[in-house]
Amino acid sequence: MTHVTERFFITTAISYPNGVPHLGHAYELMASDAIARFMRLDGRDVFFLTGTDEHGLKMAQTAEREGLTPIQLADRNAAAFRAMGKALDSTNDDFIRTTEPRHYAASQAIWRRMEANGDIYLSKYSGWYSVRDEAFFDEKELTTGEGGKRFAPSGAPVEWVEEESYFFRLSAYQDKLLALYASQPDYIGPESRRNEVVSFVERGLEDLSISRKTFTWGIPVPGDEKHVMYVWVDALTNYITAAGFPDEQAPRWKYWPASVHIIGKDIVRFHAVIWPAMLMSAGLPLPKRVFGHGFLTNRGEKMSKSLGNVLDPIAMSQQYGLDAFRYFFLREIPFGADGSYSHEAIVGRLNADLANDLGNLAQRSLSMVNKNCEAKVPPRHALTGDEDTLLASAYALAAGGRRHMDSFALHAILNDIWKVVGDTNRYFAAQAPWALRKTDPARMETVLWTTAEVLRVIGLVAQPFIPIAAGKLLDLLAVPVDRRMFAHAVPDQALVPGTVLPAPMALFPRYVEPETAGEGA
RNA sequence: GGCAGUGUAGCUCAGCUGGUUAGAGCGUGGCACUCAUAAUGCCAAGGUCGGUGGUUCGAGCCCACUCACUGCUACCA
Repeated sequence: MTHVTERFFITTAISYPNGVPHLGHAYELMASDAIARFMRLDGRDVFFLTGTDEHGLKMAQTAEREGLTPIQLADRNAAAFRAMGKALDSTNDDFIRTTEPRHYAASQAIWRRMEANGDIYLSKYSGWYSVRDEAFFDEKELTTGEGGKRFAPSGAPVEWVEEESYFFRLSAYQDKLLALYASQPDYIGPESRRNEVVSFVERGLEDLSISRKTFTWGIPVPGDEKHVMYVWVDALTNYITAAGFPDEQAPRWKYWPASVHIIGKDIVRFHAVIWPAMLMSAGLPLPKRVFGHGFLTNRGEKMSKSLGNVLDPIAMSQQYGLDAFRYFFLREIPFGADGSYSHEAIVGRLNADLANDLGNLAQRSLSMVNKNCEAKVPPRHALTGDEDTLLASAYALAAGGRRHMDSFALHAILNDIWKVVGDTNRYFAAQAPWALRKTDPARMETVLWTTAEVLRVIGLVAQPFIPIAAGKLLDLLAVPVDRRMFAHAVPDQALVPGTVLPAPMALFPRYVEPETAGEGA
């Protein structure tokens, strides 16, 4: 209690809302939410941010196609992303939209600071552009047809275009970035991404085009309103906008620098190269870590509209239950790696881990308490080595979780927790309290107390991952809401015999296929 | 093409600085039990660790070559 509360600022990437949220967005949000919850339960002062990135050509084009103005489209889809957060019970403290006035102010302010530092200059951006692909291509990627005409890999014709653009002197930051990666080995995670970024930067950096004159749906460049900022400055700046920038007296500025940016593996480079360089240029502190998670596939197939395997995360969370939905993705997929999901796999996890192992463990033990111990926490008599071992492994979960969290190994935390769940089922079966009831009631009480106490600790440490069920479990154990931090996962806070307990109830229903459920009502 | 990584039981993965019968979970088969959500526990089958050749008293863990797959190789959020 003598130490200052540590702050923890976690962000997701901001989503591009030219469509509705899909499972990938939900995955990133759920994982980030679990980390945020973990840190809060571990006593940190957490600021958890998510939001939408609403500018750019694609938004403008999509809006036009739908007969809307860009801001109308943005309003509509940002609402859908917010709704997803709500449906997933995300605990983000703020939801930033890049079309908000505060973000215009922040983006223009960081632009001016980079400019004042001599890192922004006006020049010409040129290259082979394919209108059909909406993209520039490197000379090496092109094929040459008759008459010297060039074509993109897609077969679309390309033309040489030159465009006036502001540039950021990214090349000047190569050495500083390499020094950053060297001095902070965990700056980029997982390690495979770090290696890629390092080798990318080692190959040399070019200056970066950071404005556009070809569209207007963006934040005006200060002092030259013919230009709007291109995605880099606009999008990345959201993280400091939400912290109050440029007002360094703002209440939330204390949270900057961010503890971690949780992002998809496709945008690691932007966060690990461009963003820190921008911040260096602006004289601002750098985020501590950047972590790129993997992509999800449906049975190994990429999700795509044409394959018809794009699933609605809100519908899925309702189908399986929010906790089960979260649990599956966080447990099944090593965080940072790609992962595949299927209905069968989700149901398997739900039934095996949640309903059978944990849910049934709570049910079988607490119903015995209810029937044989007057629905009170039973007395705890002398403990044997079996109890000591089991309890010790439970009390070790919080510390072990912290260790895994250092590398955002969410799956490993869950693995450890369920190891204890399994041990507890084995303990329960080996002790057979239903037999002890007749032969040695005191011993039965000790077994039931021990099981309940282990469940208390499991409930505490499982809260970030299955918040609803963990809360229910702690309710069943009559754990006061102000004793549910990780700091309480210790022997000193153990269940007090005699405490009145509510009637047991199921934590997780088994998932039964609707087809086989009955007469199809 | 260059750089990096992966390849271990049907499936998903662990395997520390090389050292007794290569592990876990799920799935499968059998048994037990009845406290419990047809739940749980126990036992078993099943891999010689992508392939070849080396180093070593000894290699899944080192080296070489080889096959397959994946990622990165900048203006795509």
